[in-house]
Amino acid sequence: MGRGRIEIKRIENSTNRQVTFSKRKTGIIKKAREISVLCDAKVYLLVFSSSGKMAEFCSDNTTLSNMLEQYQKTTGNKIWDAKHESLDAEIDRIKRENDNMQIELRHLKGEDIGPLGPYELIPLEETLQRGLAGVRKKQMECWKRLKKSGRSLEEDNQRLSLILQQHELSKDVGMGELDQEYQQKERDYAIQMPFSFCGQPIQHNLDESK
Amino acid sequence: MGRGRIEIKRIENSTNRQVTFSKRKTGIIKKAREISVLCDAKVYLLVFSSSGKMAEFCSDNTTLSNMLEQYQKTTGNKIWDAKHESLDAEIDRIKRENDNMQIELRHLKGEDIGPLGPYELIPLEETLQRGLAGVRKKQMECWKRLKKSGRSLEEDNQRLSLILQQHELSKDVGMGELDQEYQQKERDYAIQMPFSFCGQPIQHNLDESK
DNA sequence: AACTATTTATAAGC
DNA sequence: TGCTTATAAATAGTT
Repeated sequence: MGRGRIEIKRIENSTNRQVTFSKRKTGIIKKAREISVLCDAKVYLLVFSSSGKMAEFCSDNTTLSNMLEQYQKTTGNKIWDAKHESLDAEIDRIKRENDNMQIELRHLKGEDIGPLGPYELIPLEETLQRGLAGVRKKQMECWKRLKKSGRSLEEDNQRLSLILQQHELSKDVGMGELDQEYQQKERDYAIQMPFSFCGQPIQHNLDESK
Repeated sequence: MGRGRIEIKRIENSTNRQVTFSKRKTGIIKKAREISVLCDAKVYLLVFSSSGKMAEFCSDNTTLSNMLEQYQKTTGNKIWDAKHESLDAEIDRIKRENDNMQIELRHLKGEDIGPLGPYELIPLEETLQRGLAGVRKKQMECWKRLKKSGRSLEEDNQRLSLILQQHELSKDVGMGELDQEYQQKERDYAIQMPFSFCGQPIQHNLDESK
């Protein structure tokens, strides 16, 4: 209906498509209203243009939820429950992911390692060594940066207390709880730990700066 | 459009209303298909006659759930019931939990620590130290248990290759990449690392057992 | 359900 | 987007 007949296929000209959408959207909504009034029907119409613009019509005598409820009763389809199931499935998936991370995290913190065997402990130790090496490298960078930049007395004090705190912590993680035999071995054998910060290097820095 | 113009108000004659519904239903569904094809739009149309007969149209390129999801995103309206919302909320919560763990995990592995400051690095280092101490304590227990229990030659071989592997790993995480200045300090100052395994203790065990 | 006179929707143009 | 107009399409009333 118009100056010429058109084929019902996608309008390639974007402007034209947009104009036609606008006109026909008005038209179909009018039709929706008419059938709902004339025939006392419940109508729900939802339209999204290709550019994402939304248009909606809903009969006066109903609501979307209402329509959907009637839809489910009529068809037996469960849009609702299907959605619920997929959400439940997603929750399960994320929770599993969560649990695995939780376990890995606890293992890295040395917790719950009771049931682990040697073959599991080795990669764990390696990971921890790498992590520690990375963190200490970063710490060193931090301190170097601090050293470079001019510092006020206040900043010095802050660093000092920070270092003290670290020193305390190091003590806390000391050998107290470890097996005597291995403390002995530690003394007996060369120690190949990648790094140890533990206060002194900082004192060294402070000495230099004073 | 027809033999005479009609007012848009409920058709009182039931038969007539039914007939008009049937005709217009066909018409509006045709319109819906046309706009969806011509304008590449997503359309969903749901109609119930006063007698309860259902008619539905949905664009080829979408589904009802799909449309409803887009509807919610667009309007912010919640068609879904309370249960649905709570599921959504739980997913959000778990995802956040997940993200936080992810971050912690990466930090412990020495990844993404670029933006961390000294005050964040210290507890991180402490955690890693504790973890490492725990893992090594456990390793020691494993070896002791092995030593106690009777072992076949095969088991010895397995342990041997395991130890070799560990030895290799320890080398890999060596000081190579760390700053020279701190390697120096490591030599200068007493090293307080809680523990170091690195192969030798096991050689000790093996010596005993032969 | 088919027919058709008529109304309506809308394509094209501005 | 809004208005105009020629024309295609939809459909009310009829059979």
